[in-house]
Amino acid sequence: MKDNSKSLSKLVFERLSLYNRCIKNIMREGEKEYTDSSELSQILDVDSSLIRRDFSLIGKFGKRGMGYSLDSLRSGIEGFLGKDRTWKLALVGIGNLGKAVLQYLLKVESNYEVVRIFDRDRRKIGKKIEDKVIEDISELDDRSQIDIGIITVPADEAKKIANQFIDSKIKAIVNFAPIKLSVPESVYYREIDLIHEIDVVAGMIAFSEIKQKLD
Amino acid sequence: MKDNSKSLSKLVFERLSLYNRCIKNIMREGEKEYTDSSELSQILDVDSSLIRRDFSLIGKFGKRGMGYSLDSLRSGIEGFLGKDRTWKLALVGIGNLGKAVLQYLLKVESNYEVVRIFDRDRRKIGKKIEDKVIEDISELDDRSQIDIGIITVPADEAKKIANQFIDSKIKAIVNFAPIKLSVPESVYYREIDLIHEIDVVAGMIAFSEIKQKLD
DNA sequence: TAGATTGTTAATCGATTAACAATC
DNA sequence: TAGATTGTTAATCGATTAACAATC
Repeated sequence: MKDNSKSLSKLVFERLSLYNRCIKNIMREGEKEYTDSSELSQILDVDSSLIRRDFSLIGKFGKRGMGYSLDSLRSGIEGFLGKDRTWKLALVGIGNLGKAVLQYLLKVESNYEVVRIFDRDRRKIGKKIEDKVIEDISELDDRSQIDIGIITVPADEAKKIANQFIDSKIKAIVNFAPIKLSVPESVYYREIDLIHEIDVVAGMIAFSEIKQKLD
Repeated sequence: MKDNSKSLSKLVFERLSLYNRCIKNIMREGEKEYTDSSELSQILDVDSSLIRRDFSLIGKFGKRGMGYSLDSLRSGIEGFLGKDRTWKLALVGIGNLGKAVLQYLLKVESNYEVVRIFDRDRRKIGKKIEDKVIEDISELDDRSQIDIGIITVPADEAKKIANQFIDSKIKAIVNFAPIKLSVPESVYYREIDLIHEIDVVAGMIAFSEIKQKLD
């Protein structure tokens, strides 16, 4: 790391994760050893200046005149994204969405370990999904040192789960329920609302169609 | 609408959708007829100036000294989000994630109509999910006038589906596969990558922990 | 009228882009 | 060396916040 006083915005982290995915794709295909900011710019549709600036925030990976070694770039970014350590996850709500998230997490070799999964449905408790036993939500306590809690329950149950997570001294909560949860400053919070995403798309189309009509 | 020359950013649409959800929550609970920008600010953790500015971009819904009528606010926003019309959706990929999205779309009374669902798995084709028959992907053509296509297939199949959607003159694509798809200018594109979201959270925790250690 | 909150403009903040010297 | 691309600084752009006159 270059300078710890610098504070990186959420936007930078989002792009770093994007770059990383892209770099891994190039490496997978490829014969190439190097890439450069304009190649990445073209693939990702991000300005090449911004890419260079983002990289320079986390280190000096480039060789002037040559570009960036894919390998060192990848390891530099992964270090920053915490991919050099294993994160312990807990997943609450084993419906279709919960199962989908679980499968995604297990599919690629990742640095996430889903240590515990929970549901409140009696019929599910004790059964196995992807080789993991579903526990009763009430078993959720702070003994398993979970880093990140993922909420995939219906909106009306989400708040209670979040509070249980907070009590267990979790570091972050990723909430897929369509409700804003309030968490203390010390807990990272991210909300992903599937329908909300579709609403935004629909809104933008509607607006552009109205504008077109008026032109 | 106030002024069609104004162009609203994606950020504004995201907040409008947020406000709408919040307003509906207040209406559901409540005895209240009115809200105001500082109440919404507190609930949503968005600056009250920004809320007033966002509202003023799409109309004049407030009464000075009183706040905003929940009812007129809701209908104003919903008009802007295209909630006064029905959007035709198609969903491709009926795995866990596809089923989850389908359930979410059908759960609340919404302005989305899932007109067709597809998969390429022979064992699924012809079966019903939520009362809808799963069709073979090859049946996807431009005859059903789909507005928004939702992709919930694995990454390596996503590109082909996107192209089929584009050929069918779709207006927008919402892609849940962890791969960037390129679409023509005329098609709205939104990508939601579940793991990417978790990566960002992990990255931000990792960074803050390193910073703390160095302090 | 007095009190409150909007609607809007100006000031600030932060993120992106352009430019270019440094250097591989 | 000449050519290319980085790393970084300055300029621009856009989004948020502060301030306050307008007005219910």
